[in-house]
Amino acid sequence: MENETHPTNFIRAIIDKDIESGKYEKTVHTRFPPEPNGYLHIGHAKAICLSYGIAEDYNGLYNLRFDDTNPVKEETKYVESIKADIKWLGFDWENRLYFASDYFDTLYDYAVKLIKDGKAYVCDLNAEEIREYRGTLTEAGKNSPYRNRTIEENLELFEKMRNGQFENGKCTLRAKIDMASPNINLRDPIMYRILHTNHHRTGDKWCIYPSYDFTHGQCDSLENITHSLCDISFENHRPLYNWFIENLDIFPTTQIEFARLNITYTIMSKRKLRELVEGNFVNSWDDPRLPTLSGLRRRGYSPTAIRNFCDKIGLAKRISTVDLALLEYTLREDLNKIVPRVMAVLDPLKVIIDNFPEEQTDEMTAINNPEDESAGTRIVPFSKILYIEKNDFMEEPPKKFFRLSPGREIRLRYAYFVKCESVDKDETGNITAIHCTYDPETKGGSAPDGRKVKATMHWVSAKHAIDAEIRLYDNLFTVQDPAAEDDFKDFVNPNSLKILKNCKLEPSLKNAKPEEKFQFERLGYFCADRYDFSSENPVFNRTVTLRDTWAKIQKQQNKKKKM
RNA sequence: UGGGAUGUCGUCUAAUGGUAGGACAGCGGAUUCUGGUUCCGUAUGUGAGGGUUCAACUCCUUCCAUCCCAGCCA
Repeated sequence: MENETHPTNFIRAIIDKDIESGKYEKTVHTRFPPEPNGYLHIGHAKAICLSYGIAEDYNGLYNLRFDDTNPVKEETKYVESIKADIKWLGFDWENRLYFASDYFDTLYDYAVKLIKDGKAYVCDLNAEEIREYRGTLTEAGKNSPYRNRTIEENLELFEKMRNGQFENGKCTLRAKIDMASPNINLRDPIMYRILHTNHHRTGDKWCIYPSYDFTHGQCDSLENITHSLCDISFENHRPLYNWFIENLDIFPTTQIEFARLNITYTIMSKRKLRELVEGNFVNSWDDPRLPTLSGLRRRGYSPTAIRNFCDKIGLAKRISTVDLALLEYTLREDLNKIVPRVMAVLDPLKVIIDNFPEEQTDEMTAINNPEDESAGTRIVPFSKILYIEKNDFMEEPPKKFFRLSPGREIRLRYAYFVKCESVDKDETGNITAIHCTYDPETKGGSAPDGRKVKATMHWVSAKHAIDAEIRLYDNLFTVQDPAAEDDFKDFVNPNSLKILKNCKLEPSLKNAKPEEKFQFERLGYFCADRYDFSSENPVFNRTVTLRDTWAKIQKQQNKKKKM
């Protein structure tokens, strides 16, 4: 069942076999089960694209189900952000939105059934005692002294737990499995705990809540999920989920585990992301430096790029770390095709065209997207005083520097060939402006005499320019694997955000809208900030730079200098 | 040290007994009104040892390394 867009993988191979063997009567049915206690990140996107992509490809169905079994940590605002992020990614769960809390009554009945079957008991051990009785990795645990309570007693006590007759922590409901199991998850795991806490959906209806382990598998089962795809950390739990399925005699979901996504120079743990947000290392959950979906969205990533990336990284069980460069490649690959080009100067240097008439404005025709002819053209005004990028001029150019320098002629894109004649400096020797002459014969950017020029540079007409704030983002961390450090927060990149205030944009950008994406030619891809952009106060985020071979050459040259 | 899992170019992933392939990154070149894009070329890998076989990434075996599990978190 392979198709062109999604490469096959070991999970698809298992599903193919299950289909062939007729394991399930119905079609493939998957789910994505987030806990509403934080924002989704690109690692979740991998899981979503996998589960939902498979359902789509096999003409199956997929559910969205919130695993909301811990009211202490969960909030409705996270439910909303998660739904919005998944929709933005481009998936639609239609009417199949569920909550684990929808099943609290059923789960309670399941628990009662296990008690009645003598397979669960109320245990009065406190947290510390439970830990002691559990044993260690190498030693078996020992049975709780409450393990052999009668069914009637257990039923009565569980009822009392539910009725709020015990305070938090007084007792738990446990599955009676095997305290000597080498798999610690099978050593009489906790099914219910007492939490006198209001739940974001069920309010004060319950004061006991099922544990994740007593919830997840049964929810899958209740929703007739055929293939439940999850993180390898749940591999050790699978025998427990199967125990519940067998002893409850419910629909047998197949759980398959895969390795979660890691990317260099970032972190992918909700807990750590929360630390960054709450510790003000970043501004919010949707800070463009974060790998959260809302952060990437604000940064200017397209859903297509993220989905393509999820296809490209493949799928396996081994723990791995994908090179950030692959994400950026996938991003550029998409934006290159769809995004209009525009000229903007981030670090302006004034250029005076000495032989250009004072009051004259020429209208230059510029191509909007060389990759997409249907994007058409636009007019860009040219006049006597321009801005170019400061680093496009060097008074003493090193080898391989093709851009402007004294005496050298270059092309101003879509405009004229200009030649640098002189340089203005202030008392301290800083360059304040440069003087050029232009060749009127080269209007549009080509010379009738066929002479060539080594560089084409972007520019903006001073009197037509729009002022803008531009936010330059770089990796959030200075090390490839911040999670491996003692404290990842020590490695937050102090230069992960640089705010430029005095940027000059070509006037067509007047009409930009929040979230609109552009390529600033020769610089990178930029996105009008989703929240802070307005036409009075334009703010753009740099999504990613263009590949920059000149920067690479410079690096090599600097290295040589040092050696 | 019990149990579970995983080891293939620098990175991510294919090859399920029959030529170790792809992508990214790297390097070299061509084209280009973006040092962008595109195109072409190129180096690098099966954790280690032993065994079975005409043939082993694949099967057997002994090691080694890494990750997960001792929450009333998910």
